[in-house]
Amino acid sequence: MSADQPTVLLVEDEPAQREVLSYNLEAEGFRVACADNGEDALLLVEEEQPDVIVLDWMMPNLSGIEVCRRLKMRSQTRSVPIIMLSARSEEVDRVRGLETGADDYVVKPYSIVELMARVRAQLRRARPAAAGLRLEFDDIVLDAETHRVTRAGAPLKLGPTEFRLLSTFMEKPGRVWSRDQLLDRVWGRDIYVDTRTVDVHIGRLRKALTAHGGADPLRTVRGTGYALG
Amino acid sequence: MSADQPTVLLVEDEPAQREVLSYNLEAEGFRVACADNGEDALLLVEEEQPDVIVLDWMMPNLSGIEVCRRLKMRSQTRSVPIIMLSARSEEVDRVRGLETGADDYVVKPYSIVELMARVRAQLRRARPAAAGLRLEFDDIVLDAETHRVTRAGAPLKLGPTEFRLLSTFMEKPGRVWSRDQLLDRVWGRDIYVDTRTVDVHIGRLRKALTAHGGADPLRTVRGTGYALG
DNA sequence: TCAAACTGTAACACTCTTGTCACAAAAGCA
DNA sequence: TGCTTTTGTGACAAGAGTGTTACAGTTTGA
Repeated sequence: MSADQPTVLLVEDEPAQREVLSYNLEAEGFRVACADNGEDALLLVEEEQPDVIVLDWMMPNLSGIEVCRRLKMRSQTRSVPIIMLSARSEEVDRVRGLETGADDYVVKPYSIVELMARVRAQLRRARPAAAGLRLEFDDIVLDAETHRVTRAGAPLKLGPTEFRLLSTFMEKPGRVWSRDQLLDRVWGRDIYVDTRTVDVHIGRLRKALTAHGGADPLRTVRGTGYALG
Repeated sequence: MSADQPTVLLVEDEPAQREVLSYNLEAEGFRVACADNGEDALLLVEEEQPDVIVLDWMMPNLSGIEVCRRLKMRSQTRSVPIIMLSARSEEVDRVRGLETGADDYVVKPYSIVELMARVRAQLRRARPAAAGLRLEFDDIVLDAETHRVTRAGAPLKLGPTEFRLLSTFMEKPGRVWSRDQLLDRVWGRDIYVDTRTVDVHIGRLRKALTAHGGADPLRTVRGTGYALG
């Protein structure tokens, strides 16, 4: 999360592999945090707030794919890119890896050079972090740090998806987002979700925003998508 | 480049592969342009202005990687995402593919589902760049980002087709568009609709533009088409 | 472990948009 | 002026897009 030196969280149960990767990542100029199991990985994500995660598939107890799934579920960690590492080369797994939300998938044996290139690629693509932001629109106030939203001073109760959806809208009030763009930003890449799901969550967000009165601030742009204001 | 139906340029020298991909891409709702060699690919990029390119690595004469390199060099085509397709699974190539500028890299044999997901992902990412212009003519203001149109400050209510029609006119005020040209730009390339439909929508656009007063800014060029101003 | 909360999908009703037709109006042309 | 061609427009049925609810499957948090 550091501004100048990106942090990589490396999750790999085999010590030898871990050594090699850690050494090389540091040589590339990254800060490296290591975990040798899924549970520690989940804890370290909170603690270190890494910019990218390199995650081994096969691990005792909590598997890499399970860790990935959990991370992509929580709104705080959803946007952290994950590179999945695996010895399985069958297509089924590759698809499953991506479906779970992994941003990239590397098959063992891989080359260090390639893996480094992919880490750099993910970092390049990662969004500028919107931490500690306080967004306002009309009488709606969203505090990214405390994860709280109020309207006319009254606190609103939003689910994780609704929160991310509203954040997106409030970052650029007035801008029209297509359903696909919203899926990309709010749900994450490579996730197979029906576009109609967006409609449903828009409906839920609307209900939450107008729960204590006030006009519906969301605008439907027929044939295109939605916008705030 | 069409407003609603994204165009995919498919470059693959093997007919069977091309068939399968083309079929699936069309089933996904994309327009598909095909090329079976690198030279044609470069020409078609100009002609079709695709939203994403699926590019086979191995081709006679001009290889995929060479095509990729050239496209990523020109400023006009640099932003078009490229998905590289290859049977080579060796690390060296994968790295080379990504470093040459390919935005994604899929190894054969791949699954159709996975490839489609990747195409969609690239499209989602690429879209936002296109938006964001603000067009003005007389007292009419059209904002592409917010999808709003005002005349003398008053908001106008336009349907999707009317909006696209007006955008087209406002991009080049004064220019006369034939009905066929308008059908091409507003409706899409290969959709069959009667040219008289244009007349009807022009009428609707006129009604919307003059709803709150003001002169009709659209000019009928008898025997030819229509123009703004 | 259990209850509450959240998510994605399907289904249905409803609104808005769209393409076409028919006919009226206007414009060219001799 | 008559006649033909082109354009304008109201009506309408079909279709697409959207709002909403219900529900099953999960996850979360106590």
